[in-house]
Amino acid sequence: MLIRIDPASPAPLFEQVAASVRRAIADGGVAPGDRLPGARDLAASLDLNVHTVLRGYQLLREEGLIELRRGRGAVVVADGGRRGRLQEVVRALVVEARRLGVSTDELVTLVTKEMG
Amino acid sequence: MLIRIDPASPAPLFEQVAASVRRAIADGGVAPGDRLPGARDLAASLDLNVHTVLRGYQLLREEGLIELRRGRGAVVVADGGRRGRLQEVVRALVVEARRLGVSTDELVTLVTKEMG
DNA sequence: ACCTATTTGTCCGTATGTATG
DNA sequence: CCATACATACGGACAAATAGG
Repeated sequence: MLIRIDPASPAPLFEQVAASVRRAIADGGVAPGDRLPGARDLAASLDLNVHTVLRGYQLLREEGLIELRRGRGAVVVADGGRRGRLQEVVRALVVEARRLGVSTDELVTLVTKEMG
Repeated sequence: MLIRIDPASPAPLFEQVAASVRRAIADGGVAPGDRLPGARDLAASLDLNVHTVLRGYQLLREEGLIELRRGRGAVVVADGGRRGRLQEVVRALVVEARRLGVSTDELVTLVTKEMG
């Protein structure tokens, strides 16, 4: 579970924490069911405040990537066939865009901006 | 713009703040374009910490109900039309993409292909 | 059933950064 | 240039849920 932070980066620290975990999950470095390091432990090892780590974790929870429970910590969510779900959402998006007469370029811009 | 808080309620204070504003918007007490009270002012009048109010405001921003900008404060979003709906779908898409570790490029490709 | 340690959740306080007007 | 107001990060305290003995 490799998590690294660049204090010089313009990206907020809590966002870097979340991004780091996201990547670890995507890479398979951590599997569904695995437990992430406790917020205090991770904060100590990264030399961050507990709140900063916790905020990153809570971001991931809102995205549905992890579960957070008191006394138990952060656990990576079991991820079923979500690839199909992504296609569904893409289709829904295109339907909505067409209805509004939004061009492909405009739509791509919207999506890109939201991805950050 | 009537916002009240019950310190005895089990609901978190920041959630009560958000709920209060939500209701005000729904009731028409505040119209799109209206500015909400500054976080510090509201915190003072409710006898809360600035962070608590700000957290409530940020919740509302994530829901797309208000805009928060430095130096300007919190403004109720002009919504109504479908444009907001499109934005919602874009957000949902991005959340799903992140969950899967799909890159911006990959996502753009998917969307572009679906647009034809 | 009880107690204790662990771990996140909320809230407060303070300081500094940064976009807006 | 300056005042305003949100954004991030640090710190500390206590509450509440969970797990284990």
